Amino acid sequence: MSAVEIIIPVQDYHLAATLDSGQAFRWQRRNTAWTGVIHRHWVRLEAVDAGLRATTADPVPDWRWLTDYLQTGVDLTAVIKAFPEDAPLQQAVAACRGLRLLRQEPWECLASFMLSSTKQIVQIRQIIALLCERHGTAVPVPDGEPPAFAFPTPEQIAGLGEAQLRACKMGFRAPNLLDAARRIAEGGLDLERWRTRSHAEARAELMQLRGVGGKIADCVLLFAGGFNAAFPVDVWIKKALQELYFPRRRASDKRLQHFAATHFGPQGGYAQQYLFHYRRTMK
DNA sequence: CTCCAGGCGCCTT
DNA sequence: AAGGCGCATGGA
Repeated sequence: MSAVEIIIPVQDYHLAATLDSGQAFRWQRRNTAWTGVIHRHWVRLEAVDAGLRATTADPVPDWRWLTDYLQTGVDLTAVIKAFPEDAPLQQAVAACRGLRLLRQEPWECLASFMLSSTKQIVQIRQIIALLCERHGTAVPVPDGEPPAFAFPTPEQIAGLGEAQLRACKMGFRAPNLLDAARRIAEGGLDLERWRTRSHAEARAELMQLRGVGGKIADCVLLFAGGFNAAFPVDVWIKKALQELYFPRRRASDKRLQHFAATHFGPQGGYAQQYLFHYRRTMK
């Protein structure tokens, strides 16, 4: 099978930071290139002077599935201009300039973050890899590439037993994932519909799922829904906010939540991603 | 060995 | 309202 490639013209795009900053869990680095699966497309990405070089397994008539995912049309300068001008944030931006938010598929994003609670990122990646290998549909890959799989659909997961999910090492998260898959497969929740709703409505709807609280809902709103004000507060962000913004006195979780929701403005989710990556990689 | 991980739900004060 | 605890599993 012959590969096809294009160059996506874009500047100020830090591919490695973007694909390895804990927002997506399936990208694999090989030297300077990254391989992954988006929808049902295997793709290899590499940063070049003119932008990003993308290689696929099959000819592609329309590349929007990729440019939407990578958000190459976003004006990063305008995003960063909307940040509050405080020293910690400027420092985080300087440390990983070009970090972007992806626009992921809602179901893969929701399922991935349902599997993320009290897990290290390496373990989340392992669980998701097992789930895809065992229960996802194989996708075409170029000659010589290892097999690759689409993320299992809600229907595919809804057809499994809890034991098959537990065999993918997800532990107590298995029944929650199964419930969510069934609700979606049966039409009880439409992940495309909440994307057209208000931030608060969409958040409330996601949180009706067992195993989805505020943090996971915020991740899905931000990484798949395009609600850029969503600000997921996890253990890393708590550490970052405590150390960078409240160095003298200990701030309660309540205080940190309130600060996160009010200080960072309409692009707070982007700010969060810079602080998260900064805290996770620089210290 | 112990501690904790991109949390959540439920139980006590 | 705020804090404590168990939950599966496996790095560190």
